[in-house]
Amino acid sequence: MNFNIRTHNCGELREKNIGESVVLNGWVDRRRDLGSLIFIWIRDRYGITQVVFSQGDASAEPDLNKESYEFAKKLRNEFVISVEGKVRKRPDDAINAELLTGKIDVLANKLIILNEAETPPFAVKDDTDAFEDLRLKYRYLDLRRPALQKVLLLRHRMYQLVRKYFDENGFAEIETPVLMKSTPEGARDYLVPSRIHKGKFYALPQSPQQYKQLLMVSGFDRYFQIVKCFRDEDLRADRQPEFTQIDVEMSFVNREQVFNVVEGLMKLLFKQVWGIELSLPIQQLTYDEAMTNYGSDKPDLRFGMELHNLNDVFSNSGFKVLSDVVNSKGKVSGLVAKQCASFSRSQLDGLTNFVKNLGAKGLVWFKVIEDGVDSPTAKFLKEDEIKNLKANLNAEPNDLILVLAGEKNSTLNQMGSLRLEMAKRLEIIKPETPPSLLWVTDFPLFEWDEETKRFYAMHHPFTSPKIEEVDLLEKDPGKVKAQAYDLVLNGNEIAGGSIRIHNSNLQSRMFKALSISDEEAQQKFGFLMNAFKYGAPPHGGIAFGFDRMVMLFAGVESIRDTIAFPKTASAVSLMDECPSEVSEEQLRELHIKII
RNA sequence: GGGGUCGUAGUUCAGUUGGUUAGAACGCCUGCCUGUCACGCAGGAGGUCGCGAGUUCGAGUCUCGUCGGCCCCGCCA
Repeated sequence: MNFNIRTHNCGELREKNIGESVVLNGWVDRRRDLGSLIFIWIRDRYGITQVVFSQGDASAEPDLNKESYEFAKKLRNEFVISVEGKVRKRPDDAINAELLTGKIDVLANKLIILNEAETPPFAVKDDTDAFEDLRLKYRYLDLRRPALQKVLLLRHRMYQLVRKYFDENGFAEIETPVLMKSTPEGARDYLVPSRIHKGKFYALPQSPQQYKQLLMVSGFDRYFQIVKCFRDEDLRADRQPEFTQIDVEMSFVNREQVFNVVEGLMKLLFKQVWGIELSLPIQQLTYDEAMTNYGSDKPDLRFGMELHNLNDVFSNSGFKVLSDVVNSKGKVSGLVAKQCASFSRSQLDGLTNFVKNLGAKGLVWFKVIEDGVDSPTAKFLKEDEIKNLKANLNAEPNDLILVLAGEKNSTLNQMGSLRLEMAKRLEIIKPETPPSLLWVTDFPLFEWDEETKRFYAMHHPFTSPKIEEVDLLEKDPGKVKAQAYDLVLNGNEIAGGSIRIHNSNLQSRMFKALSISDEEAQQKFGFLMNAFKYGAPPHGGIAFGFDRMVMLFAGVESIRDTIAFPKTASAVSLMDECPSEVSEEQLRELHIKII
């Protein structure tokens, strides 16, 4: 097809172009047919320009103009067109301040319809009212919406900034295999059956963890990769089965060197994306501090409302529910919601339901008044208990005190969720609230699993314990802290890493603590352990969840909005309908039988 | 695996106590309209009430099952 190649894009014409002959290519965003005057908005990635078709306008070439006007009557939304015309100043009373191109329009001389379009199943515009499932089915149309284009283009920009940053700081980008060995520790693997080797499988990487450590053994010193990773686990608003990680590893470093590199990157992104001067160093909390004070290993520090330990207050309480918890080594924890004594019964019931859904037995609340508290629980409490409660929490009249009690870890977690829920209900976090970054450090090395009665690595089995606590590996593994750290932005974990074990003796002790036998270790991680025998440098690193970072920097609600073609919560692509069944022949070739 | 919630026109929704021909807005189609920009005006088309059973004289509405979307818990080294 012959058509005129664009001279400009749809977002760049301004008053300085008035009088020029131009060609625009793009999609019909909207048409307004006034009879002998037709207005068309033409849209591309760069913006929108108004084109005018007039039945008779002396300022255009009259014949061409008339012909294109007749043709323009056929135009409908999402037609792809090429328009040739003259840039004109709009009348003073017809300027559109909403459009960057709103002071001009283009009087058409020539119109070519490059392609017609069926009426789209939903309006292709930012405030479309279509549900996400419909938009996902027609994702290519959804992606025409400027809001989504903006996020994907921001993603592109962040991609480039990250790559440039690591390159300039001496990091080498090295690709690692996508088909690798399955290591059933941790998340479930996506498996790929081997045709050549009957009954054998590759796994898609959950992360290039072991490969990047091998690269350290090889002497690459500073490695990074922007890499797809795969985890066959259930999804969430911020979790997709395939996601992109910025993977980083460094040799001859301690934790502080890793922090420095990360902080430099964050400073750059804050500046480039948000225009915010991030002051360094980034604040740090230990895991224990984060859990005790915020009930979360990724606390949102954009607001206070810290948790308080109330075990001492209620150790001897007349309210047996609380004293029993204290005496059975449980936890009583409380927080103060300022000026919330006005909460209605139904609001409090709503909060009670909220914590019950998290597994709490109930919610104890106190409305603080001048001489005591107002609460159904108050009658069980002694006077000095109430006094201690208020003093301990610095509660003032008109405040609302919320208290949970139970097993230590679950109570803290529930309090953490309650704290976030209160912030949401009170709308404490506003668009202009400054972002909050922090490091959470000193994670426990192990997590006890009650079901299988054994310890699991909280991070992964190559994480180094804190050197001063190595002796506890055999004596009291639950107490050992790891040289592991997470980077938290606005209550979201955006990166996690550790200093690794580089000594095969220590690695063996680690496997022993994890109840992994020598044979099992050899079978699963033998190649890594063998490599460590040949001179492994001390090393450590970190990996960022890139999609989640883009989500936060773009200020969108879901990780799906940062990915061009995402999956639904049930790990399905509504557009191409995968996963799908395959032919008998394919299965036979792979030696697979469906049962 | 568990919990919550939603599913009615192309889209977003309303639909009373189970009762006549299932409505609205936007979109779509036709006509009119020379400065619109959420254009306006007039007319029109458009429905497997997610799917399947059941109760009933009668089901969009009640019951059971099932499928799908979203959110959460478990899970995510």
